Amino acid sequence: MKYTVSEENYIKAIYHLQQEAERVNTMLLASTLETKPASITDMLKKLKTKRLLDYKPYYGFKLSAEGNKVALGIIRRHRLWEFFLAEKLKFNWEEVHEMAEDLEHVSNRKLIDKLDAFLGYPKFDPHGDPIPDQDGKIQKEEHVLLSELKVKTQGRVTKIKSHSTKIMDLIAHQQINIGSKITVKKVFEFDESMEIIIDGKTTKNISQQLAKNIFIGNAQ
Amino acid sequence: MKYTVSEENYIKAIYHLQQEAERVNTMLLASTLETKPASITDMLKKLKTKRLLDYKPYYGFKLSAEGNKVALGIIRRHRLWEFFLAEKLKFNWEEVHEMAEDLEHVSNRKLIDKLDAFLGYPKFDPHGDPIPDQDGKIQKEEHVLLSELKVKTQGRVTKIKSHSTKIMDLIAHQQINIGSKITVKKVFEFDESMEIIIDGKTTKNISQQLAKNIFIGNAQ
DNA sequence: AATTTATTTTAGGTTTGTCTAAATTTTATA
DNA sequence: TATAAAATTTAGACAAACCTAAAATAAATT
Repeated sequence: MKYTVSEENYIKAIYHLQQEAERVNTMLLASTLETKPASITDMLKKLKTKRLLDYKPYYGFKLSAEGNKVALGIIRRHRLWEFFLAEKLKFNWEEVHEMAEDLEHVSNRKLIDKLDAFLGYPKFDPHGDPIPDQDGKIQKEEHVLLSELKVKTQGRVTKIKSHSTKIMDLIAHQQINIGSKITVKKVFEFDESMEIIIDGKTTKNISQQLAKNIFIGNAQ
Repeated sequence: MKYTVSEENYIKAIYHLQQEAERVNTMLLASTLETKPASITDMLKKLKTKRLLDYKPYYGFKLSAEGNKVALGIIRRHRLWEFFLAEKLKFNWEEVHEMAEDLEHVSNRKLIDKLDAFLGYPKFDPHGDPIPDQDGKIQKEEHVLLSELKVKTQGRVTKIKSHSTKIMDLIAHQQINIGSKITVKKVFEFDESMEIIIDGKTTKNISQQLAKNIFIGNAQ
């Protein structure tokens, strides 16, 4: 089945919102898609008739099993293109998302599978998010300590070990947040301190003690 | 300026038809785009207001300088993606056109220029058609004799040396036409006859005398 | 529980790109 | 050159995806 760009954008947005909040409503979806609630209702009806959505007027909605499968297909395409743009065309990982927003709608199955092979079947995109495989399966993210990351690897901050004020004070000052993208630029042998790039912008030096308290999701 | 997929398809079709016939009319465009003449008229008016087309009702139309520039941009994207698909993803050159029809509408300038660099600034696509550069300049096609092509190279028949009935009789029988894509599969040392693939479908054996009368455009 | 507020849906309108059918203009032919 | 045929345009309609404004429903508050 082929879907329009608009349908795909709705399906993708619903999928992502469902990952965060179990209840996704019309208002939230409207603000996410920068559209009006009435337009959402129109599309919900359309997606329902296409059996991508379980939807009862006024009651609520969520993706059907089929809708979920379609969403994972779109996300697969998006993240593979992001990987291609960063890895092969040498774009910074902050730039790739917007371009992938267009490329993800090119949905030739054979093209995407060959692209996947060409890229070496990557499991995570440049933001550290997992890439679904041909069957929509997603590899669970492993969490490793920042102190164990090698030079030039990158990942996303997923957790801070302790929430003591002393640590929170330091990581706030260093501008490290949950979700921050960290690239390890250099590790100094002397004290195992490391130079890191935060969100592709700021370069910071942090101690090994601190690095041992920051969990990082796995990204290539 | 950004154009819709539909606008781009019209511009591209008009450009290609203008290469063949100086006079492009509504009927021809309608049959090319598999649409109705009335739809063509609608779009002609739209393209005229956008200054991409010189158009006088009932009189005729042709691309403006700006329209030409836009067309070359679309063709550049199309052929770069075709090259990528064939060269990097290992698709056969007969398969790439259809996929590139979608990819060509992703028109981020920086993306296309980086793709160009990644591919090594190719001058011809897998069909032997020239790829316009950033400024819309197209490299002139060189014409070589089929007899000089090496095994595994391919190109498009651009010209037949003599138009004598004897030759025309033979090439018609062999299903070789202007525009046919020829791939050299094997050259036999004994008589320098060659086995060729025509349009990716038919395999034929032709004599050196014949090969010396067929001009081929340059393709990588 | 009644009322106010917020959310959601409906009703009806707009634009883009298509269509059919009819009218107009150009071209070909008798 | 008058008429027939072909090409082109206009008029009006339709689906997709959006909109505004009003109505319906659900949730929150007094």
